[in-house]
Amino acid sequence: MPTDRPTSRDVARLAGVSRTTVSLVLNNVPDVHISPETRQRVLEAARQLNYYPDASARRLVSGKTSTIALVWHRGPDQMYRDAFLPGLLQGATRAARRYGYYVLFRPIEPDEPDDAWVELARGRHTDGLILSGPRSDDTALLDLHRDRFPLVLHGQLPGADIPSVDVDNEQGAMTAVRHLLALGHQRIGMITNAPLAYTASRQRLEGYRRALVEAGLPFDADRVRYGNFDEESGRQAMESLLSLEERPTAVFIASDMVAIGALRALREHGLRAPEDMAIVGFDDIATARYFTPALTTVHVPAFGLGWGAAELLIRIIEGDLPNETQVRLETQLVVRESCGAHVR
Amino acid sequence: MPTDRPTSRDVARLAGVSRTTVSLVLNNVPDVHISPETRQRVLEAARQLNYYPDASARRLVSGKTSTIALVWHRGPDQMYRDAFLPGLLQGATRAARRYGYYVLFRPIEPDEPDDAWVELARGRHTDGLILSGPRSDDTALLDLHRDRFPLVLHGQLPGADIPSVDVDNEQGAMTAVRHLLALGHQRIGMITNAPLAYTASRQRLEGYRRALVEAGLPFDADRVRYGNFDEESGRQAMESLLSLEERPTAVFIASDMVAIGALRALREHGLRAPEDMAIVGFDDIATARYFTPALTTVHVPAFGLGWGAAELLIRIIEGDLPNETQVRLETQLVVRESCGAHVR
DNA sequence: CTGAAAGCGCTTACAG
DNA sequence: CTGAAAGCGCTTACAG
Repeated sequence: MPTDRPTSRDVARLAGVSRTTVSLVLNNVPDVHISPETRQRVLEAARQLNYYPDASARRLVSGKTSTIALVWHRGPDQMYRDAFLPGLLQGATRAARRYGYYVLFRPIEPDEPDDAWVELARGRHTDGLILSGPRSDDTALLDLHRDRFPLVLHGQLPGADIPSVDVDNEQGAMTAVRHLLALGHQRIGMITNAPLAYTASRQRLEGYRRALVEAGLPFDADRVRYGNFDEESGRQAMESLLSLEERPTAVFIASDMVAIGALRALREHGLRAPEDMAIVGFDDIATARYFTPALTTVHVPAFGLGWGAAELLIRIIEGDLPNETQVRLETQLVVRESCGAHVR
Repeated sequence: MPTDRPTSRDVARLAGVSRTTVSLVLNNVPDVHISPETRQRVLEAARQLNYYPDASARRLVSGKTSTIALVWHRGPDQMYRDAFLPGLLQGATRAARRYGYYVLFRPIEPDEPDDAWVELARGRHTDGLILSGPRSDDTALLDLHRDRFPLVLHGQLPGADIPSVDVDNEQGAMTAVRHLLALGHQRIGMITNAPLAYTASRQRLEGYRRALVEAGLPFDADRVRYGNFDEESGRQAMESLLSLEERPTAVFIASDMVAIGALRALREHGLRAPEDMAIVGFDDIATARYFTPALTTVHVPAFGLGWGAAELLIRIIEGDLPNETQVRLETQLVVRESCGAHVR
């Protein structure tokens, strides 16, 4: 916009008052009595000049940016995580708006240093950060936390006491496996979503193990294969499972993307889900319901995670720290076709 | 962060120079000769204090926010558009970073006024805006454009000369239909992605019409059905097409989501694609390749659209207005299974 | 009830 | 080559 932008001085002049009064009226400062006529004159002048206070000046004087940032680490799991981005972002922005905050989106590309986001915090571009996909070797993160910069993780960083929002992976996996057990399966295999270096992967595996043990069944490492985020890893994992002496009758696959590949492997062997093998996935990506067969899967509430992370962060920013800063959201089993429950 | 944040004054004091010098050194202002020793002292002092210039102060004095915003209108087409969000955002942020800009994400929910985003511009929260899903009845948009606020549309607004970035819908549709023609089909139906009130929908229909006419075939409105973004509308549209006296042998479906529903209708009738009916979709959503059959479709370059929009916007912000401000990106036909090309 | 003044933390002419 | 001063556009004690 050209240079003719009105300032509070212009409004004051037009309304015949001081800039103080303009500020007081426009910000609706409470416990300040200003005559209704004056108030009206200011409002009218502002409207007439199409005046909006300058955000930069406001930020400087208030010491607040009214902005939070979502830092989005990209990596080998990009496609996997992209599936959650729209929901997560929508949840975060909705919560942010509710409290009067804006949301800055900052992806960290694989070719950037892991801590490329710290300048956002140190340079006061934002009042707080949501970090999605934290890396445990990120010392900048720990430093910032020590300096009391408001931070919330989406995901988990074992060992650090940084506030975080995540799904209860173990519970979700247990629910999935219990469902297969209830359908009468005894030989249940698993394909993980990712290598065990990923916390979520370990937790989902642990949920699988616990559900088996709880049912008095042995945990057999031979029935576990390791996925790696993508379809191809699922295809290979299922291939390997199919070559087993004692084939599982059901497989819990801790990622829908990986499950897609597993389903393909099944088709390539002339096998059908759920008739020849029951499948339960994890994530409930947007198109899971449209697969053939429609995928029974564990729903991850992306919107809720985004909302929860933003709300927790804003409470921290505003000094209203809750007792519990490790938020775990429940998942929900969505029963469709691939588990075979509808057949019975 | 607590109050102990260092300012340029602290750095100046520690280095034994003035704040001017600190600023000059840290910003690497050219054509200013400062002794290497002084320079070194300043750098060292900044490092020692862990000093980062305050963004708010910088914004105020420079009159620049170094931020662009992506305004994301939500509506009936939400799920449809969400499929593009990760790519679009990544493209926009990558381009933005390259030029030193941040990206603010601002969805407009259905319950907000259509012009809820204008305060971003008028209040100088951002140097420019990308508007995705513009509404033609948005007068605030026209006002802002008249006031020369930097604006780029993702999509099109017929009539207005506002800079915009979009896909060449007509060309994309022509490519799809030509492909079906080349496979020998003569009776080709179409299901649109959305009602004709949407520009993209009209353009894709026009591409279909032109490809037929170009091949010397009549355009028969009886073979056209109207989708409405979602799967269910595709199912119904295909139902209707199947009840036709002279069934088409191929259908161009201008949206992958709608195509999913159409494929389901086919299955429900015991028909198979591509054997009984060839299908070509549009969009190339992330999971299109994993459907059964894998969907032949017109790829929409989400990343390129985001990149192009951000780059165009930044050029406008920086006064480097290109001659052509109506950018149309090419689509690309991705041949997979549903069209039957692999069978021949 | 309203106004003059200080100040937020920088950058940038302008002197020297 | 470096420093003192003004100023970006607000808000907020502080007087009156």
